[in-house]
Amino acid sequence: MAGGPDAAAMFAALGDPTRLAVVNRLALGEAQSISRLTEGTPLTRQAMTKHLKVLEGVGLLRQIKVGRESRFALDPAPLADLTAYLELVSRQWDDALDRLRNFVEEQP
Amino acid sequence: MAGGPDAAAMFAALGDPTRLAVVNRLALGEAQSISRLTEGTPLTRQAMTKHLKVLEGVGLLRQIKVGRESRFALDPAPLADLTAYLELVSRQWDDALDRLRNFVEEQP
DNA sequence: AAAATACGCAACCAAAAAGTTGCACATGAA
DNA sequence: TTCATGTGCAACTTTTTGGTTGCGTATTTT
Repeated sequence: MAGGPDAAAMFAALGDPTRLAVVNRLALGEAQSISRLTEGTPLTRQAMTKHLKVLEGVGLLRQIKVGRESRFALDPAPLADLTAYLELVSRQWDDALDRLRNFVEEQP
Repeated sequence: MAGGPDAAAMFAALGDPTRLAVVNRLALGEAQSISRLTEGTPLTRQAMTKHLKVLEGVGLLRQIKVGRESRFALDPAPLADLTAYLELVSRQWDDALDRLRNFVEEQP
């Protein structure tokens, strides 16, 4: 399918500035704890926890418990699915444009 | 910038099943009127109008008035921006994984 | 001209999302 | 053991969002 399990849900998960910032931070590679991810934001830890649950819920993050802390890391596979979907849509539209142009040029 | 003007807003715009379906329909190439886009959905015309405004607001759609009707068409450029952004994040993470693996292998 | 089609705008509603506070519990450090 | 750190869970408040209804206006069509 185009976009895997639920493309809309994944886009919605990325469609929040806080969550997109988290994805950017975790894209650097290191799994980070909730408290660490909360630092530097105006949010409470609980608010951040909710955002992380949303991202985990659509498969974009994975949770790993280490001692007393709970670390989250990015899962790049779903992102690849979204990329493929956007490429498909973009290509479909470009093709349609080409067909339209050819049709117009065929008019005498 | 990663994702152009406002990547989060664009993801949010795509993060609704109705709007994602509209994007899919318009990806086929033909600009369609509001009434036409409303057909086959359980929504009212006004609800569809709001969704179209959201998509237009982030630059994903363009509005063209033809006679008494108002047609919407897809603009593929922003989609290309999002694709590039997702590819960047995905690549960053893969690179981080590579670095981590190399580091681990260097341990005696 | 009259009727039907296609919209736009504004007010209003209800459900979901974002965020907070309060409290209990587990783990690490002193 | 005692104290500090890091979480999880639940109830509650506040915005935002998705959706509707009602009404007025511009085009077609007949």
